[in-house]
Amino acid sequence: MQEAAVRRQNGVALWRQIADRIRSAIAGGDYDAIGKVPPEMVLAEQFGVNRHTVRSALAALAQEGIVQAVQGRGTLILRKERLNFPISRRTRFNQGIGDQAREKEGLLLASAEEAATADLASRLKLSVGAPLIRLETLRKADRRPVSRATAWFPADRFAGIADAYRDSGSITTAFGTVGLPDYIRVSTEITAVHADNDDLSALELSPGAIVLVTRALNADADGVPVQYAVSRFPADAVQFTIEN
Amino acid sequence: MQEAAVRRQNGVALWRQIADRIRSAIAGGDYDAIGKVPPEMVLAEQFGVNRHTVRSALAALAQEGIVQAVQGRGTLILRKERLNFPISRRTRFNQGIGDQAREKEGLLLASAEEAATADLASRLKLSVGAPLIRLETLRKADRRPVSRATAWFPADRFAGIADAYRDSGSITTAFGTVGLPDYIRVSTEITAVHADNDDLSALELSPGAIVLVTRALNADADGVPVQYAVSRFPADAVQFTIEN
DNA sequence: AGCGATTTGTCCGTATGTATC
DNA sequence: TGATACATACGGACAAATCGC
Repeated sequence: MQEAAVRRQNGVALWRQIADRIRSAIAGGDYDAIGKVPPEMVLAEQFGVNRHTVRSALAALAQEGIVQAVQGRGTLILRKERLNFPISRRTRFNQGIGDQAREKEGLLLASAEEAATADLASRLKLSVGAPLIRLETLRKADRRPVSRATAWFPADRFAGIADAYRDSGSITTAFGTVGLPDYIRVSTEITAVHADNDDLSALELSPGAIVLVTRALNADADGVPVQYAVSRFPADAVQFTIEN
Repeated sequence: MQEAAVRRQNGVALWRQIADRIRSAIAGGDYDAIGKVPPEMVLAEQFGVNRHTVRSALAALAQEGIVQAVQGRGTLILRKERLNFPISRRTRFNQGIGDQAREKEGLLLASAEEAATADLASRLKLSVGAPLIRLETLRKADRRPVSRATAWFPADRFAGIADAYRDSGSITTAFGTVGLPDYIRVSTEITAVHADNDDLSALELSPGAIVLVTRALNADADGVPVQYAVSRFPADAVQFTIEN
């Protein structure tokens, strides 16, 4: 079967286009039956390129730890994950992952107090300049980074949430310790962009990778906004589902 | 202000990385105040590259019709859109766009009858091999392609839906003419991948572009599946919002 | 154990694209 | 505008490892 051809001389190296496609195919389960990638010659034929070009693509994937080439046997698939995040009124990060990962971590990278910009103020229904607490977090599942997020909270209502998050690694738990037993996801915006430099290092991606960006607003039971968060997920590793 | 540096020699040409970043900045409204891109020398400084490299990036964006360089004035922004698609139980494509575009089009690219694969059968709650109608559609807003979709319908229940769609350009209307007055969005999966060759031509994208992929299931009022659709949207031009 | 087929690893050389100065 | 350095992509040839018969 002839694969849809890659495009030449458009600023994206052939080996990178091919690496991206193979990575997607692995995540999509296309090679599950054999547990390895087709032989280099076959891939070269499918993509209409030289075998060396396929080798460059596979070398990049091996660098990412996704595959491992073994002389004489083939190129074995080591890692193949795509976490599913349900989005609903009850969206909770850690619960959402559920049993899809054994080990869940929430790291606090940084925290600060700052004044609400016009955009933040309107989303959180505060006045411009109102004090906010900003948390920079990195979440991991089974040691792999699955999202990095910037979250803002009204500072007067949730003093101490930074420490609470650092200790628990969970927004839900942190909310609980500062006096909010429950909250609800009001709205979620989803876009996708190329990974920027910070994404590349924080999420351990390679250049050209895609990140899914969500902008989420959480509120308490009375509908008063309690958190606005911008989260960035490696697109290869996650998908979102909305159940209506 | 020093921009986060672009990465060299990682399979994506500098000019393309910069083009992607500028395109995102335009879509994000960063240059709305002046209506044009900063001068080439300024951009070169920000990204830490030679001015020629910035020129290659801007030339690519001009080719896409996003900017236009005018000698003596600068590089003007021609087009800057990001359509918002609400996702809910009542998700309707044309209504969802609402007044975000004046002109809405739904084109039938192809239709066929085929047998349900295991995946399709399980999603539509049919038996494997059940007859399905497949529609390939392209939707445009203000002449710009905003999604291409493949949709499957149970063939026995919705015979004639291909013609109905071709005539109306609307799934909702087509359902109405074949006897289904109302339907409900049951679930939506969202992922993001690099555009493949078909995306590039159908959605008029340039290589390296990102497409948002949705897999949606619609059902009738009794919860019986009536449609399963895989849609692909140019990530630069759309975002999704989920209101809970 | 031997053999051939399959598959990855390494080397050569050449042409073109990318980026700087 | 050229000159230069490096990355990308191709083509071919052969070595080395694995597997099934």
